[in-house]
Amino acid sequence: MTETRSLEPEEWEFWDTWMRAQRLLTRELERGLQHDCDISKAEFSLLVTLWQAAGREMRVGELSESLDWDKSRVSHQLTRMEKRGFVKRTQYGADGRRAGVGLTAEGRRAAQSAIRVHGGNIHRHFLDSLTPEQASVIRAWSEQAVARLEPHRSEAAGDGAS
Amino acid sequence: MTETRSLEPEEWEFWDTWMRAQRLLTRELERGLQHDCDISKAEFSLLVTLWQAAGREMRVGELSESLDWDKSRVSHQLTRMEKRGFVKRTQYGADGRRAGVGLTAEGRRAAQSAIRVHGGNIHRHFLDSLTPEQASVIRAWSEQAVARLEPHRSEAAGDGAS
DNA sequence: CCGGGAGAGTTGACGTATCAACTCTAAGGC
DNA sequence: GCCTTAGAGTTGATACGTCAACTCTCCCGG
Repeated sequence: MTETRSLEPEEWEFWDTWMRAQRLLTRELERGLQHDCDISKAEFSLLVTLWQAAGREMRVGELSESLDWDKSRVSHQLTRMEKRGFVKRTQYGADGRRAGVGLTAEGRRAAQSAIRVHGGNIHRHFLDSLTPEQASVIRAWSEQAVARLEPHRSEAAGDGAS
Repeated sequence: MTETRSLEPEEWEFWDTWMRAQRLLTRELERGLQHDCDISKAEFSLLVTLWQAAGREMRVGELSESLDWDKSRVSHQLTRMEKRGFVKRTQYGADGRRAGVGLTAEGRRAAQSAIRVHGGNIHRHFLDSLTPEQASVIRAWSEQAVARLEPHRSEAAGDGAS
């Protein structure tokens, strides 16, 4: 560093356009989720991750790892979603503290419907907008960026969402 | 819609990887900004936008338009940044309410240094990681996505940041 | 047995983002 | 002149995200 010449105007504009595209796409999808399913992106991520666990209870630490979220973030989100009736925390040991986390019946319903709707939205707003060449280039860049920025996680399971 | 077949596993993984890459990159850059300049991404965006106005005062509505932020978001952010001493609101008319917004001396200092540092980080973490082909494909997709999702704004000035 | 540290989870404080409700001013209609 | 409306900004409520501090339990060395 320290040779940090600032960006050329053209580079800056590239960066700005790219960020703007991401933001617009993300916003559109989040609005769809909110409008069609009445859940937020954060709720969606958690619902999907638990859904993929197929009924098995997960630990907070597992959720945190799988979503790449701070544990505290998971805990706060669980608290909010417990209030909404989507998830429940259960005790592990006799008087132990460690909690397992699972979907309620309502959580399962919401997850199923949201996955269907949101999947369709991703198709419409993102996948369908890509030429095959764009898709393969963007896929390659994404994989390379993840590998560079996330040294751990050799292959591990996909996260829940976003 | 309603023929919303859900995503194929491969599509889902593509989507997931792409979102993850964005999140990691964004996080990295935001950490850099926080660590090196002690300002957040939101603060950076506002500082840059006002910086580009080159001393001229801006209205809340202009900031909102230029950043593509909700007016209320701008107002809240200004309140926080006024507390930090980066910006000041000034009165327009005699007893009128309409406020103009400008940088303080400290705000100008922060903006200048942040632009330099953040520009370098964008280079290192993003621009330098792209092959020319990737750059041109991603640029094309971004422009097309913005045009599709942001019908208004024919050409208008770039926003401040992110 | 006991004291101390490591892991797992929670909590609180604060900054950030969105939505709806509110205030104030200026403009028009009557 | 008064009332209504529209535009501009602010405020409050609530959800989201991060960091640091805290609690509990387990476990290990002594």
